[in-house]
Amino acid sequence: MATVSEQLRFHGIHPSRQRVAIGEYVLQTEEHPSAERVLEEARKQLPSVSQATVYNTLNLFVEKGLLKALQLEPGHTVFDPHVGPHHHFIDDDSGHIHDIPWTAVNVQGTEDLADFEIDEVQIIFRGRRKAPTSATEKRLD
Amino acid sequence: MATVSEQLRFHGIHPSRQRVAIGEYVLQTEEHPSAERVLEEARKQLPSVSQATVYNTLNLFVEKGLLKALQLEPGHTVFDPHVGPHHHFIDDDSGHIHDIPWTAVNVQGTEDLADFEIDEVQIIFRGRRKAPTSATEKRLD
DNA sequence: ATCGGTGCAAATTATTTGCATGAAT
DNA sequence: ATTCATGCAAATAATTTGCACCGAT
Repeated sequence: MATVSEQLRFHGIHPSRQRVAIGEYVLQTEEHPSAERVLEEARKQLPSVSQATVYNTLNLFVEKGLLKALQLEPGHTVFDPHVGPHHHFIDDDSGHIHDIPWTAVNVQGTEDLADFEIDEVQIIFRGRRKAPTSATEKRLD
Repeated sequence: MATVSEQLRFHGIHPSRQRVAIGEYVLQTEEHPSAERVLEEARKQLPSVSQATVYNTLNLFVEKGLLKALQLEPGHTVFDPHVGPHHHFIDDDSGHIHDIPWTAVNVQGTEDLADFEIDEVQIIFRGRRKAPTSATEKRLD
């Protein structure tokens, strides 16, 4: 996928200037930004863009499958362009959110939830990041 | 624990009329209510109570360990008096939230997250409830 | 009368709505 | 010129703050 414009068009979204400015940040970031943070970054490209447009665009991207909205902390919705299944680790010291690969963990026992048809499983780990000590360090930032 | 008043006092909270009215609902419900829903129920006991007091009281209860705040769906904080570790299943048809006992499932592979000190693990399952069919039916409402 | 605790009106923050403008035919 | 899409100001919803009041000393 070469450009953000192409990516938008491919998902049936007209690539207006505002959407491209927003997408160039939010579709490529690893930082799990809030709507407010997205506005701040989008304005570096297009200073006139409004917060309302940012919200509407983020909602559009979510609807079209380009983003996921995550509600991990009270009153603080964040967006994640990594739309495939994965989990999250929240560092309670720094507030940073790290993606945990889907394959890193395995949930046992779901067969006991026989009365439920499970469409999605999402694990939220909370804690703190230790000083990276060894070869176990992986790119989970 | 006999009365809500006693429960509040035990946790170092002065049992004012407002707090008791709020607590009598929110500390005993299984329905994972929003702040708005708590106001509605509290007003059945004490019609003059304000939404601000409900928010402040819910925050106080969370702080004192009587409630947990859960961010399960974007823009919708709910409260749960079941403060021990457990998981949640969200029925996307009805919107109902079911508690899943901590012991019902097991997460494998956390040893690979060696650089993180894990304080809390919380699994959110989403899907739909099937018609209860058999002896596997358990009280998970 | 003083002081810490309490409740709520008002303020703030987060998000959505509805309409004015612009692009496409 | 009509229609549909787009962006944003204004409206609404969610939550927090700060101060007036009350009860205990």
